Amino acid sequence: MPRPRRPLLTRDRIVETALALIDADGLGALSTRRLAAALGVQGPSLYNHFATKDEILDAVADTVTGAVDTGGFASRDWASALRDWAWSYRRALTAHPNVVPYLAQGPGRRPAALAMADAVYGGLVRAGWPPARATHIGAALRYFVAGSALGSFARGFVEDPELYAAHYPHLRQAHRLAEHQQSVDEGAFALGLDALLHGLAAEYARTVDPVESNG
Amino acid sequence: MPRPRRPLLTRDRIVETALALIDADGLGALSTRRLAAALGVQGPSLYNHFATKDEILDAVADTVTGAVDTGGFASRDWASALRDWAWSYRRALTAHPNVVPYLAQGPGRRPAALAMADAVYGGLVRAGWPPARATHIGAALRYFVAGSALGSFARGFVEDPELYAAHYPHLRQAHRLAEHQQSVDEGAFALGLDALLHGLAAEYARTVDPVESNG
DNA sequence: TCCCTAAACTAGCGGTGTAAGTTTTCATTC
DNA sequence: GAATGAAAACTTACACCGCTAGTTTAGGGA
Repeated sequence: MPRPRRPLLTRDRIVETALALIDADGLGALSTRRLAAALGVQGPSLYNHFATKDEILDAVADTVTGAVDTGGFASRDWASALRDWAWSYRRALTAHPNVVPYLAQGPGRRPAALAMADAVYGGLVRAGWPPARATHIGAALRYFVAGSALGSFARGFVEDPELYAAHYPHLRQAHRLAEHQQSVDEGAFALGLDALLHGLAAEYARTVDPVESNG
Repeated sequence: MPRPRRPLLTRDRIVETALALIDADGLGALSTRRLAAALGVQGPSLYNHFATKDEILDAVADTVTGAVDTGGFASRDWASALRDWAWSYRRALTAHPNVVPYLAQGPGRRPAALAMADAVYGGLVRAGWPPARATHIGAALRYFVAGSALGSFARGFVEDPELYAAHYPHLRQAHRLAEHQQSVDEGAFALGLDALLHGLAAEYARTVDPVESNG
């Protein structure tokens, strides 16, 4: 097949299809040839639109991150905005769990991640947090969200209770985690986020705005 | 070479060498042939000792996790034990950052991870936390530690300031993060951990031990 | 002493990312 | 309207990957 009348591929179509394949079959199952086949094309043709496979994955990661809503920082108090953002962030990642391992490494140069960091940092500084503190808070929340989306605590527990009871006395119920994985994950996230925000509010009252907290 | 007088390989030697190669050159650079070459052996010989490459990586992950100290739960109050554990956990991971991406996925069946979870869960329940809460707390801390070890917020920022200033007004100083990556990571971790523990202490006082907190 | 297993080997399969060079079409310019 | 050059597909091929199969020999137990 020579050059077609109208291009068969566009960057958007490639990214879209790659994300669908990753969602369906996992990160490891995405090869350039399989992706090309899904697009009705031969493998190397992708390289007319992207320089490397990683560039494709970066674009996929960017669209996933792009779904995160940071609008709260423009309209709500910093704590509510942080909470909204964290949940939106988590939803964006858990919507595409297979992408998360790739996404979690080196987000500094992807536009959507930069825009997100910018919004969070700006919102916190505007609320009165010192710049260094704002950086730390944004990073800490990011750690928590990424960690929760990535390696679920419950994932990997198998159904056989005998396997655990013998060697790990306190985990006798661990096999039951497999049944409730999603609720455990959400519960742990909710608890951790609340605790984090509670602790941050205390520090805010102590160091940023002592008047309001005392009055 | 036929079967040698004394075996050239042992599981321990393989795991040790694999960890050293991963530390030196990254996860992606570890191939069975390269690992075998470092051991003075041909690639497939590894399969006399491990069934798959993933089994080797699981063993590597297990030794990394095995360095985590959960001793605090036997001797200190739950909050101090959590703090000690979290820092020890973080130190164990950051000592081998290249292993973390593998480690972060599916730790449920590795012995060291199970022992760790068992110690944490047991310690929290012993301190009076309801079992479901103990599960959530252990998971939340794990999320935070894994997230912080995995994708450093600062990693990936490049040194060119112009790149950021134009599009992300609040990140004008972002390029400086690259210089201070380690201190930013540690600061964010310390802040987040303190906030988490502060929030948990408040919940403990409210729901588990209201008498002591009121008296 | 005999035999089975262990632990190395060699050869090779199907798959990977990607580089190189080819062919044809489209859009532009003289 | 012809010439030109880039664009976008192609085919071929390379080096590497994880892993399987079958072979060879040394060592330990009956």
